[in-house]
Amino acid sequence: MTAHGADVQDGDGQVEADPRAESKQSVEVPAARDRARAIPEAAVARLAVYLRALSSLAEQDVTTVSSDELAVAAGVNSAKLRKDLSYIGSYGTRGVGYEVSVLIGQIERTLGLTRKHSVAVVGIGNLGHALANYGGFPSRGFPVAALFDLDPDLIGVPVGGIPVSHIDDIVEVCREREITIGVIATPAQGAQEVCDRLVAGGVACILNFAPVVLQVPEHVEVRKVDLAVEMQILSFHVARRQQEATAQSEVDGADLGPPGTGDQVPGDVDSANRMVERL
Amino acid sequence: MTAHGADVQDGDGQVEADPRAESKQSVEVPAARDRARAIPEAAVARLAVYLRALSSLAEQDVTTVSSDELAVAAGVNSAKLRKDLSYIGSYGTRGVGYEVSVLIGQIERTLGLTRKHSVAVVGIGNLGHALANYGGFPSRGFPVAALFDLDPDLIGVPVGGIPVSHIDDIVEVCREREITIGVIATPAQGAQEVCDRLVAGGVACILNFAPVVLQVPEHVEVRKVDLAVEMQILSFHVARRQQEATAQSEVDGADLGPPGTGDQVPGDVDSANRMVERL
DNA sequence: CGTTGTGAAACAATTCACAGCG
DNA sequence: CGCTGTGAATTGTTTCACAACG
Repeated sequence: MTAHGADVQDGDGQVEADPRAESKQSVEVPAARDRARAIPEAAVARLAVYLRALSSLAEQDVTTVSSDELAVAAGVNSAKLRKDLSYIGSYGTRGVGYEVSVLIGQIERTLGLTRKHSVAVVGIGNLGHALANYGGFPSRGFPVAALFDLDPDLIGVPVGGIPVSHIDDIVEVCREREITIGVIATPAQGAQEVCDRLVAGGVACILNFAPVVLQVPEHVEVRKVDLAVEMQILSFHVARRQQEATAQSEVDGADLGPPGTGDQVPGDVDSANRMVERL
Repeated sequence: MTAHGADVQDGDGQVEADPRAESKQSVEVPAARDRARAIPEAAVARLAVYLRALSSLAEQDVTTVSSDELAVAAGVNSAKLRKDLSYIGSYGTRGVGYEVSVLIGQIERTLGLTRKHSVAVVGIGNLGHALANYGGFPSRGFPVAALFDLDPDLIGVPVGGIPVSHIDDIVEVCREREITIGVIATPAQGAQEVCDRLVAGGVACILNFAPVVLQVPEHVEVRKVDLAVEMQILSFHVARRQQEATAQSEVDGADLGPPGTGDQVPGDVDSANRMVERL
């Protein structure tokens, strides 16, 4: 009914519950499937954060951490951290803590980081340039293996060591180079078209910087990074605080009507939302 | 105890519940406060998405939408959309739908977009450049009013029309130009220091692209955009799918041990996490 | 009539609190 | 003893389903 299967993709939170997993039809393959399935979306996101904290500890030659220490480093509370870790197994020692290297290994395994994921970046504007430029995305693990744009002046020009291909060749190039993850850094208009081609090229995961809701078949995973949305959420919090502050003095009683919060600019949200056009 | 007040900031989801609002002490200021407070974080994020969809409709001279139509455009289901809209008031007409312009106005008001929010970008590397370069962030509403870096060669050079200042001047420049939102696009190492200065300069909201958990006083709102985390979440989903696929054929029974999912690269996650260093 | 607005139910995530164990 | 791992309680979010209403 709604967008046919645009799974997790969620304006901001992206910790959306995910419709698959219901399998109303039958109760098949319960065990093996659950290994990974059972991990809540929200926990997966945090595992990546823990991994970073752990890597940092490893660099400082720390060999053991307690849930409390790691929790502080990752900016969460220790109960949540322990619960999250419990989803991937029992690798701690009671009374002691976790061995850093073990935890790193287990999280990497869980996140599928033991496998290489070739990345394609589409849209070599400012952002695409930025993404392509630090030699090899997250260095190891996510090598940038293809770049695409439609600007004739860019085709063939190497950016970050990789020559830019034309977006008309997305399908074949993605197949050839076995691209797993597509990053869309194009203006909004082109994004859906690009997305379709990536999907046709066998790409199963898309990271979308364009301010549009992409329609994808359900086997494709989309995550969205949306600058405009982020800014607007921050704006909301500024507004709320001011409101609280003024509410504080009035004590109570206010209702609707000019909810005055220092209006100033009429606000051209259209153009705000056109951003990333040439990020 | 844990990071002193690093509010919403959450690895990925960022739809974290937020500790304030408890006010165990007394049941003060219930009405006025609730107007904004009552809106769930998750809904706020979506309001921004609806706003974009609505702006797009307005551009096409559509004057009225039903919750179903808007829901499709925004990539959510209509029940959620109606519930979200209900948090900001009752602006629909039963049997008809919503007037686009009214809804735009109300969402803008709720998100505090009727006020100008001056933005400072710190770290004029590839990403900072990209951010500064499309003349005036989300065009209206979020003007970029200051840029900072520590590279002597960059100081004074105008980027996107604004000369770069030195990060040592963050505090005074932010005060002068009344910066509301700080965007951190520096390498990880410098990020906390930069953050502290922004806060000292009166900045209440921070959008953080650096892969670190920032420590901030509780009145400061932090949101994080973390490329490495996004990639790793996608990686997880790839892995899960493959697992499911293989589990499908084995029917059942597998357990731990080499959870083979096509291992290939040992994976240098450290460097992966150092990314954005010079995004 | 068709669509909104919303209680109530279902589901998901977080936090609590403590048993269990090295 | 201290810290992990986890059921149970709590809190938050989504979905359902329908009464209200223009």
